Amino acid sequence: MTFVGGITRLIFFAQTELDMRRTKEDAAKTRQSLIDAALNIFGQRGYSGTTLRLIAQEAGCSRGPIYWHFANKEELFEEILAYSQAPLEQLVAQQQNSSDPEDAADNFSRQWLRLLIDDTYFRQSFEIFLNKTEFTEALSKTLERERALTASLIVMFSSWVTIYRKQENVTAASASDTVALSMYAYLMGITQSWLFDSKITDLDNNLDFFVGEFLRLLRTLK
Amino acid sequence: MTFVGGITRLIFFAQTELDMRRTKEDAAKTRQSLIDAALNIFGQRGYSGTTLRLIAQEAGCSRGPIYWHFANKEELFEEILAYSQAPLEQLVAQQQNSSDPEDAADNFSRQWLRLLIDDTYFRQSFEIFLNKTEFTEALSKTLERERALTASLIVMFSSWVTIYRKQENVTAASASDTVALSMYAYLMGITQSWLFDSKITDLDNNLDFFVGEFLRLLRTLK
DNA sequence: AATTAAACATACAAATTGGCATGTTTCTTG
DNA sequence: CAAGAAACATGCCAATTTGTATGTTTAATT
Repeated sequence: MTFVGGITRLIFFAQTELDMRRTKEDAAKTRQSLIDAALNIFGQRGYSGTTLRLIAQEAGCSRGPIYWHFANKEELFEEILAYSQAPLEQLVAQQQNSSDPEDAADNFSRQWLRLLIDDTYFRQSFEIFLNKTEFTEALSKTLERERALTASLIVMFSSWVTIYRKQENVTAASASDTVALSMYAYLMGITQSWLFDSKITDLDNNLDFFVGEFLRLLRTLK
Repeated sequence: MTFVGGITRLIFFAQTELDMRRTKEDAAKTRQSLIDAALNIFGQRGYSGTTLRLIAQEAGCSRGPIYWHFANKEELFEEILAYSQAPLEQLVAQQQNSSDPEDAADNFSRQWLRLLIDDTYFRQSFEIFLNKTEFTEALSKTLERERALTASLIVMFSSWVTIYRKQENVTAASASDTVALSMYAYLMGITQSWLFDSKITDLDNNLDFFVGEFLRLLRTLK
C-alpha cells in the first residue's frame, strides 16, 4: 500500500508540472492561440512545409489540443482560409441593395482594400490562400467555395455595369460579364501583387487611385 | 566456368528485359518526357503532392533518369517554372526600343495573352506557378527571379506612361509607378483568374477587349 | 577489340510526420 | 462527494519519400 502510494505520488508530481486547463474560456484561448500560430506558420512555410509540431510549439502547447479542436491538419487549414473568404462573402451579402452602381463599386472596392490594410487576419489568410497554397483536389471544399464567391462577385459587378449603362444611356459593344471579369481581375491582381511584395506600392496612400481605376473599368467606353 | 557462365547468362537475360538507351537523341527524348510528365503531375497535384515516382511513372521510366538529368526535385521544379518566366523576360528584352507607348503596350499585352492561349508549356508552367506553388524560402531562387521580372515590367510600363504623358501633354496627379503597377496587376489578374478557371471567360474572343482596357489603364485621366 | 563512360534501373538507408491510442488532471454534474 | 467528461500531454507506429549507392547495359572512343 505505501509502496503503491509512493509510486502514485511520484506520478502525481510528474504530471503536476503541466498546468491543466478546464474552463471554457481557457479552452477558447487555446483554440485562438492555435489559429494565430497556424496563421503565422502557414504564412511562413506554406501548407506542406508546416508541421503540426511547429504550430503547437508556436502556440505553446502540444499537438493534443490541435486534434481536440480540429479534425486534422486539412480542416485547420481550411478554417484558416475561411478568414479571408467569409468577410468577402459578407460584403457581397450586404452590398446587395445599393442604388447607384458607381457608389456601390466605390464602397465595395474601398472596403476590400481596407480589409487588406487593416485586418491582420484577413490579410494573413488571403496571403496564404494566394501565395502559399497549392490548389489541388484535396482542397475541393475551399475551392468550390471560392468559385462560388467569384461567381457571385462577377454577377454583382455585371449588374452594376448593366445598371450604369442604362442610367447613362450608353450602348457598349462589350458584354457586361466581360467587364465584370475585368473588374474582378483588377482587384485580385492588386491584392495578389501587394501581398506578394508589399513594398511594391503604398496601398494605403494610393487607395483612392486604385478605387478610381476600378471605377473606370466599370464605365466602359462608347 | 560453365557455372559462372550460367549465372551471368541468367543475369543477362533478366537485364535484357529493359531497353537501354544510349544515343544523345534518346537521352534528350527521355529528358523531354520527364519535363512533360512533370508539367502534368505538378499541375494536377502541386509541388508537395507530387512524388518523383509519379513523374517517372508518367514518363514511363524509373526515378534514375530524374536524378541523372536534374539535381533533385526542387531543381526540376524550378526548371518547370522557368518555362513561364523565360518568355516574359524575353518579351521585356525585345520591347525595349519601341517608339510609341500605346503601340508597345498593345503589342506586349497581346503577346502575353497570346502566349497563354497558344503555348501549352507557358500556360502549364504559369498555372503551376500561380496556383500550385507555395511561395516559401525554399524557392528563393525562383522568387528572386520573379521579383526582378516584376520590377523590370513596372519600369517598362512606367516609362511608357511617362512618354505618353509627354506626348499628349497631360499632367496627371498619379505617379507613373503607381499606374504601372495598375497595369501589371491587371495583366496578372486576368492571367490568374483565367488559369484558375478557364471557363470564366473566352480569353481568345475577348482578347481585344482586355488589351483595350490595358491601354485605358495606361492613359491616365486629367 | 578493349576500355570507358553515358544513361539508365534497382535496392537501400534515413528521416519525417500525421494520426491515434493512451494517460492524466481538473472542472462539472447529479 | 462520486462519477464522468472536457481538455489537454505523451508515446508510438506505420507509411511515405528523398537521396544515394550500386549494378548493368550499350554507345563512343582509342
